Amino acid sequence: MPAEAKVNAKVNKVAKVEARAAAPASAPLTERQEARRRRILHASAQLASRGGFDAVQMREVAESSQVALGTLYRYFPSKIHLLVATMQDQLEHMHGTLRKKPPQGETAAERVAETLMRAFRALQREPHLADAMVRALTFADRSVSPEVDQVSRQTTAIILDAMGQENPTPEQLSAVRVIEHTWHSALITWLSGRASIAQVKIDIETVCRLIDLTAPDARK
Amino acid sequence: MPAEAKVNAKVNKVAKVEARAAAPASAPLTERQEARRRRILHASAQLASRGGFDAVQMREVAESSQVALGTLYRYFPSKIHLLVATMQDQLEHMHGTLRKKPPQGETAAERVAETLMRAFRALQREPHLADAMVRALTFADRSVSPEVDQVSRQTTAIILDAMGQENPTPEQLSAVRVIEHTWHSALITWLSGRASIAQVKIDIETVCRLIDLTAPDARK
DNA sequence: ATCAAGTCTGAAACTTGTTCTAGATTAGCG
DNA sequence: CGCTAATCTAGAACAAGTTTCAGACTTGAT
Repeated sequence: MPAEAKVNAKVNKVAKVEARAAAPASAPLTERQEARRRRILHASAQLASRGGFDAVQMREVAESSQVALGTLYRYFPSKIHLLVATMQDQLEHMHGTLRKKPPQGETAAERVAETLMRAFRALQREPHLADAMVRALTFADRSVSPEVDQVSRQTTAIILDAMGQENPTPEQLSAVRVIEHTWHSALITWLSGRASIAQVKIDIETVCRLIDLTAPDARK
Repeated sequence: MPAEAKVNAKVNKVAKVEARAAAPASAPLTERQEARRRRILHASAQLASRGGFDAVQMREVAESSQVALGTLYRYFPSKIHLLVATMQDQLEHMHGTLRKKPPQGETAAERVAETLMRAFRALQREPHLADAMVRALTFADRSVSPEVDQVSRQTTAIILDAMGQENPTPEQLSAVRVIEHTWHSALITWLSGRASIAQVKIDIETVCRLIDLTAPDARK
């Protein structure tokens, strides 16, 4: 029964992934391994930049990064894992870049909106890459949860940074989660051509109002 | 070049789909065709209910609905199209059901949250089906835009119904869009096991506050 | 330096979405 | 009714993600 076979395969995959994710320091990669990993992520981002999700073909990634297909799958157990890892990589860059020039807005809401719009403009420069990463992120199933969660934490960190809020209240954390939801979904609608850039901007600004609404000193 | 071949294929597909979507009345299906379409959607929902996105295999759908594979593809040009159509179908049901018992909340925000939570509970009864539909929806690319847009309009209608707002302001429409974003994205996080039911509830309630914030008579 | 364990490679095989083809069936029309 | 175009069917073929395997190469420990 093929369906059953696939299910078993997935179970195995999950186990493997969790083993690695649970103890990232337990498998200290050698230099050459680190280099391989880098080459793979680079090839992935390159192919994605060219043609989006569909253009990232595992065989091509393997070839571009000078690695056997089996090895590619050892490093990243699925195409989705690979693209989510690519996103993690890009997000780190982004966070570093954003840190350098903190947003200037008066209110926390303004600063968050400004930061997200800056990130959005960065994504617009590589729309195909954005497509690949965001599609992978929202298509990911449970087997990729740890990695997707990591991306989510990183995004949260960026937003909290912009808020300049050291100890957010639970209410504020809810607002931040909602902002992230809006951010991802708005990106999707933009990428699939159902919303304009202007509309994304409005949506971001709209949702950011929630921040002021939940500010500890501005309780209604 | 295989990539190019695929691109061309997609272009063709888009053209075909638009032709049908642009003039739904231009192709009045015969009775048997209508029956076939129904059988296909039914099989799709059935398989999805059983095992989610992965369990909806085109060959199986074709077999279950007593239709040749080529015919299935004539009716629904891709698996994503099929699942989005399945979602349209389910949404209509849902809208009908929700209409029967209007929400009881005092404020518009409460009523919308109540309605969405009711829909959420319905989805919880068939989590695999929800998985298949929502994943398809967010994974859909430009070639499915018309259909996805239709789903979006239907969702908007449900929310506006709950608000009891005949003539929403542009500001309110923004709020509704943000609510939809949050709705979809929160569902995804729940389906992939990264958020609990309680968390989804909080997020929905949080985002619904935007409605009161943008109510025409409650401008701050 | 040597051995065992783990890793990498190249290639083939398998799965499932998608396309294609040749022939049978059906629908609509004169 | 009889024709023609459209539709449907069965089945092969193809594309890309994923798995598997045998053999070559590295690594780390003794």
